[in-house]
Amino acid sequence: MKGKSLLQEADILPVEFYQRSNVLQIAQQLIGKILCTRIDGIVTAGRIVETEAYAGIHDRASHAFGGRQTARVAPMYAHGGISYVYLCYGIHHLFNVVTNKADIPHAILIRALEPVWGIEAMRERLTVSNPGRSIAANDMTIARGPGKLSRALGIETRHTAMSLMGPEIQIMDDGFRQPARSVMRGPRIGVDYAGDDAALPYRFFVKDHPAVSGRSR
DNA sequence: CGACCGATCGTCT
DNA sequence: GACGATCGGTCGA
Repeated sequence: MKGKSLLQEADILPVEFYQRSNVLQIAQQLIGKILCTRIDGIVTAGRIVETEAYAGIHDRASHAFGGRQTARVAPMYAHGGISYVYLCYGIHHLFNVVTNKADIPHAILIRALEPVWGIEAMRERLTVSNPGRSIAANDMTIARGPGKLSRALGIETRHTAMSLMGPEIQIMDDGFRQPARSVMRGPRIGVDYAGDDAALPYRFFVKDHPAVSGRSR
């Protein structure tokens, strides 16, 4: 029960962590933290190795660009410290962390995790969604990519606008510190539609990590 | 390896 | 009626 005790001893990030104004700083600081879910009674967790910041109403890549207010994006306008989950391509659920104060719609997409706890359950969920495909017990790619991450942790759209300190979703600090020189920065993935903002270096990732999606250098 | 393609559906125009 | 903050498969070099 080594892993479990590690999770129990980790500290849940306080709401103040999320309510700060610098979304890029928070995206960088989320690298190395642990995202944990307890969904359908199953505990799964992974260390965050890749994030992307979405910087509010002036960011063309953000769902809140131009101050857009719809039912789907409403959680982005709430106070920091909750989730924003939406369905992408009709297939994938993408999990975001909402930051800043109310009415400032900053968010951070969690793009990849290194599996830490509940790996059997993650493998089972991926197998159910992708029958006939075998997954090795030590596969480091079961939460590589924002769609796979949500699948592995059981996150769906019903988990949008949910507290990140709550019983079902938590982000924790277990004391691990990712060395600063191993945290890389570059343009976000899949936002070509965003014009000039597509080139902004708002993506953070652990250099050469096998659980990082896309380019890892 | 890289390029391309189909799946699949809620959301917004 | 069009379009994705994706993924896994295929095809060709």
